[in-house]
Amino acid sequence: MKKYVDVILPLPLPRSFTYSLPEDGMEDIQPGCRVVVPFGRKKYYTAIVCNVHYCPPEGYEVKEITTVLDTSPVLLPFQFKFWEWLADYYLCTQGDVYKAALPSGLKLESETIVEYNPDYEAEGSLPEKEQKILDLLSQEPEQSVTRLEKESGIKNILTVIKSLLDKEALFIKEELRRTYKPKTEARVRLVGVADERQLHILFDILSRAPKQLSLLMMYVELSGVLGKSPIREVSKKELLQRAGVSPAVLSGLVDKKIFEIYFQEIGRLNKVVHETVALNPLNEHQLRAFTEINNIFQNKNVCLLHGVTSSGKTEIYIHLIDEMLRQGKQVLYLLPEIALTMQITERLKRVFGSRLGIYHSKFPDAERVEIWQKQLSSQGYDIILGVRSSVFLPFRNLGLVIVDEEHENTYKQQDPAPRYHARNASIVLASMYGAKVLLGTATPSVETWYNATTGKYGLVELKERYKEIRLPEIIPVDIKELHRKKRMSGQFSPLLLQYIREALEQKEQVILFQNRRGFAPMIECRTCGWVPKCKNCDVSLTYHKGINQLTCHYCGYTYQLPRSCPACEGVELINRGFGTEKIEDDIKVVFPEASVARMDLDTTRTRSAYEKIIADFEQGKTDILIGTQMVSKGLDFDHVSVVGILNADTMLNYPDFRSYERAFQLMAQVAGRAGRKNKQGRVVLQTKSIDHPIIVQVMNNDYEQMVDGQLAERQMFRYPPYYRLVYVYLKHKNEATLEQMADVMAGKLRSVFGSRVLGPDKPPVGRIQTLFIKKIVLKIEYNAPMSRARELLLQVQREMIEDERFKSLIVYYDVDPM
DNA sequence: AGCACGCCGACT
DNA sequence: GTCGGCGTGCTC
Repeated sequence: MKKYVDVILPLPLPRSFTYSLPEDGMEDIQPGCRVVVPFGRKKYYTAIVCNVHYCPPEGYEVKEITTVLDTSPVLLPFQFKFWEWLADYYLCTQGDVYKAALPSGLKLESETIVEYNPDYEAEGSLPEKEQKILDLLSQEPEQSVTRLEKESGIKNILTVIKSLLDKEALFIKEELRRTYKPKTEARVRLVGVADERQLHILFDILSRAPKQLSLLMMYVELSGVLGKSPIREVSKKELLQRAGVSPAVLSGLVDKKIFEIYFQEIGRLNKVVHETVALNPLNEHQLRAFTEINNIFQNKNVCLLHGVTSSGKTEIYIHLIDEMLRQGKQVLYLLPEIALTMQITERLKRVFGSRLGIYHSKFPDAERVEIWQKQLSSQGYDIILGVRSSVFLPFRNLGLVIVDEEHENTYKQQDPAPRYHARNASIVLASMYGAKVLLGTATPSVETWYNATTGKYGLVELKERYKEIRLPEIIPVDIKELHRKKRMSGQFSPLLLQYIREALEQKEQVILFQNRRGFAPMIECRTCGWVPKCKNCDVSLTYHKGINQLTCHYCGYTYQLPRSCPACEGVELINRGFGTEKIEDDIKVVFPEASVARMDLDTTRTRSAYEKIIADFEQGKTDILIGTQMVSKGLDFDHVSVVGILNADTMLNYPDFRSYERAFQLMAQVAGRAGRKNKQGRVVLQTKSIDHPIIVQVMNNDYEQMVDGQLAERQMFRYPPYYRLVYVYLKHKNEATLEQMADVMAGKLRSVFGSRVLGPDKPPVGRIQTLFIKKIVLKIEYNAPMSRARELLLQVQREMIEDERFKSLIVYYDVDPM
């Protein structure tokens, strides 16, 4: 009987698509296998089989699968369930999940290749554009359309190519770009058999070629051909290096047919066996927490470990992991993107050696592909240390998930769908495996705290700092008053400068924290106040001194810095705002002898740049580190005696129901970086609102008072954890139409959800990439059935699309927004 | 998401 | 009269 498969495509389409299978020998195809399918007129995509059946679909002609890429699934059944849950809960398509889940090396896509026809002879002269394409092709007869477009600079290249195609000047074909290539190594072996006699003959032949002879000797030594054990393969690189001869010597031997060179696939994953050390014993507090966690796991699946900064949570994690491994189960250790540093990696590697795998978005994609494949096999890593996206990796036998720095908002994916929260998703994932989840942090999110104190999760507290390091002294400084008295030097209060000076004199280090939000450096015309804005988005442009350009943080468009103001032709364009860059410049003026480094998005583009900044600071090469939130994330430095929070108000004034919570978390975390073994650290907290309750709570390090206050407010104003939020975003390129559509949609939603609907409102950024945006907020009681709400939402969306007036409306959702 | 088709205004 | 802009609909 003819077999059919339903597949998920890597596109935001709500349904699966059905293809037929070729008759011959594809018996073992099963859900989770990748296949290449034609989709649309020319494109080919890598799709995932989600269903195999015998029902011929009706109403259209079924296309056949082009290639089956896998004989065994790359997705395990649990992962399928997980994908379904994600798409369902976060209101996106399975295609969206697919795109986010698989490393791109496993998702080949077709590309149109243009090929020059060598037999073509032009009749007369061609149009300029067509000639240009042919010129480019004559240099290299096969090129991709994208490349031609880039090199020719022609905008509508498809029409030009079509015209040339009609003239039969060229051919086109669709080619699958293979992005993942296994890494290979050049190796050397002897041609033919190699017994002792044969080798002696060779030695004689080479007696007059000393270099070749020594190379051969080295080969004999390295490979052990004359020994009893099996021959060791010899890499070309190693052989040449050890013999100390040039590659020409080897090619001489290859020419003489004595050696041959072959290529062997080798993995990219580090296979070096690390010497592992024993676990550090836990101190009494840690041991108590460890025991409590294990007790809680007897009857609860999730547990919160609330431990103050430097209380040694990692050591507890390590003991829990060790116990899991003894039971033969796997562990997923999640960290927020920016905290995944050498510090934690090295620590875990020392204990677990090659049983630990690391999954990071800044790692090369090929490496991620290999980790994926390794996890599919029966010899997967026992521990995966990874960021948000590692919840998508295959696990055969997951027993424990650790979510470190649980409160971090980088666990929530913001922009492309699926807008999932890795902490919450991993709790669902763990429940599918019957695994346990440990959430760890010094400053739990309000939601998690609520769940832990109402009995949904277990709660373990660890209030003692490791090695008895004292909590830092937090000194608030009223910069409003100081500004009035003109006692501020730029962003720095006299007290902060004094402390920095003292620290530098004693060869101690300083961290200065400036939250970037709301403080992006801008350019402003001194005469008329004109501020450059992005032509596509509703935001002012950010000035980057390094490249002397203006950039839009939303669409990435860059602009040349104008010489004069386009509005009034004034030439005095001044720098406004106090980004980290500005602070770096200012502090260098005050302390010219200090070495200063800056850590923010711009200076940490690459993994190595990021690691270098941290390593330099760790080794004391840097005296003052200036940074955004990044400096607060799980880094432990030993010589920081002063931390400066330059302006607490930007965090407090942010218009968001979570801003107080977040401000507290940030300040508490940054403050936690201060302190050394024998000396209490000092934190200078500069603020204009010295009496603000959050400032007081940070000073007293009073998490519980903060969280109680926040919970009361959340309940009163109907926010999480008492209510579930869903943001409905509407996009359209015409502002008036959008407004009308948003009103209609909000009306429809109100007729279903009543007063649970707020808006429509204009979000802070009202236009991105030429599309206008409106936001409708939905607040649903936490206990209400989410599936019902979801159905109603989608129903309203369907009604909207059916309306003639609202054809090109784009709707998307953010469930549990951050 | 692509990509093609089809409709309209701005040019030869 | 055609070229090329983008709005609309479809993809198994």
